[in-house]
Amino acid sequence: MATADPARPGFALPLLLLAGFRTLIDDLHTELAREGHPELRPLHGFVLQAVGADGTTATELGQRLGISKQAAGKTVDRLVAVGYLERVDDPSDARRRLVRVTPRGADGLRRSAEIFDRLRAQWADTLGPQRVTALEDDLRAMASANWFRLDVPGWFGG
Amino acid sequence: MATADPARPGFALPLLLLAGFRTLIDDLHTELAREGHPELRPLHGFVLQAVGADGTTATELGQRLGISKQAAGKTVDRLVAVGYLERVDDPSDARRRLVRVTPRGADGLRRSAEIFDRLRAQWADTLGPQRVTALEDDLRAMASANWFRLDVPGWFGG
DNA sequence: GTAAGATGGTCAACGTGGTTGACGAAATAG
DNA sequence: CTATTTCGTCAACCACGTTGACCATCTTAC
Repeated sequence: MATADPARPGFALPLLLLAGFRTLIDDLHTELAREGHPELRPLHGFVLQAVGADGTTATELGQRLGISKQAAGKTVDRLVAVGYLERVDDPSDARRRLVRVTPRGADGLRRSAEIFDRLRAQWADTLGPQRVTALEDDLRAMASANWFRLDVPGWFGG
Repeated sequence: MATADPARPGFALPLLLLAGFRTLIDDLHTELAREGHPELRPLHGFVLQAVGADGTTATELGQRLGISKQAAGKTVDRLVAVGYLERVDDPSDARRRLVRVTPRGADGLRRSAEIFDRLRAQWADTLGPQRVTALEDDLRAMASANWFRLDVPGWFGG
């Protein structure tokens, strides 16, 4: 990739944030594949987490992820196909199809959390724990100052 | 989006990095659209920058971006269609088609740099200049410690 | 000088993660 | 009972990536 021009300091920030994110995600999925979850793709962890322990519907999942209900439905299809989600009829509303995390999905989610914890520990080994915390605090401060939209609408400009 | 579980601290880091990156990119393109560049998509800035002032070929562009030459060629097609890049024959090698940034492309690139500078200044207003610098330094330290792959191979796990 | 190999660009088929529009079935409001 | 809303799905499409195949051209070796 083209390196940032030192005369344009603004370019470095997005590049570094992206590189950090990508590295964490790549490392996560390398490790997940080693632990028996090679089918889990980068976005799937976010989707599993958005489904949550209580289950949800495709429409509501779309709202949580900031994507259309159709896109959410397709993503659920894929995760059902690889065994991480399941669909069950809602006895109280025949239109709805509840989406639930399967035991395999829960295992993937649990392992993701553990791996992220270990990766964060690697950052702490390199930077020192207080600098990692400071980094998170700074980003959280930007989020609180209303600069960030944490609801992740579509990953890129879509 | 699902909020991070406080008992799993590792989840926050990728989420915050992604949110910061996405916010910068979204703000950039909102402002670029206002300044006469609505066609510029999130990845296009990276591509324009990778082409550089001297121009390049689709194959070499693909190597720089870590994608296939076919994918690079398609991206060039789109940027040519909207007037940000142009293709010219290489007189010294009839196989090669040089890709060059047009004046309009250079304008978009220049404005991108200016907007990023302004966005960084907004961060400095919120966090204080030294904390923004510290944040960049920390991320750069992770990159130097060989955790990061700055060459951006494909944006997601692709 | 020509045959053989490496390189640049393109075409085709496909996968994934999105979009919008239309529409049937079921629930709800009046 | 009818009108409206909501849930899910189908179909068509777009952006961005992949592999494999292929032709044209440049380069190397003999």
